[in-house]
Amino acid sequence: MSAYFTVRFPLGLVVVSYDEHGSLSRISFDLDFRTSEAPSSSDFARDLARDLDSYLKGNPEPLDQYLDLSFASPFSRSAWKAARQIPFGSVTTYGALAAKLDRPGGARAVGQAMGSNRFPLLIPCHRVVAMGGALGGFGSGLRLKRWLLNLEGVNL
DNA sequence: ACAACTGCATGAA
DNA sequence: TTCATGCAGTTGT
Repeated sequence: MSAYFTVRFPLGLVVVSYDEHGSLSRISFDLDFRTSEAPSSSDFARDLARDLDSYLKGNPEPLDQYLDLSFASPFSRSAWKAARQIPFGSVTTYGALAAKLDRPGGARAVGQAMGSNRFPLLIPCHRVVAMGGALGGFGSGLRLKRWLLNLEGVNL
């Protein structure tokens, strides 16, 4: 039986879902208020809310626990793992990430993996941009991607 | 078949 | 020369 809670942020709502094992199954920036109900008071939920709040105030996010990535393929997991090594305040490109995974030419595959990331911020796919200064894509909206990068002091 | 990519070709300003 | 499109080549789902 899964559950979720919502957290209010400057941009709107962040919806956090998790399963019965206490593993996060999804985080989304959700502007749809229909889902706002049934808050949970588990410890990690409070920790997550606090850390997300800290992040949005300009501090690097510390979270790396609770994530349940079992739903994804090995390639996607390794891509996310590589993405998590991108430090706060810097960016890399889809192609560079692919190269790091010994998959030159797999930039598009990396893009697909980033696109299926369920944990924005915790897996900072917003730090992966296109080659040549373009933003690339972002499931929650390019406006938000730019906003997050700007928050980290990155300007394109 | 599709995708949150890239690199080269081509053409307009 | 510098930018904007277009298209083919590639990899994983």
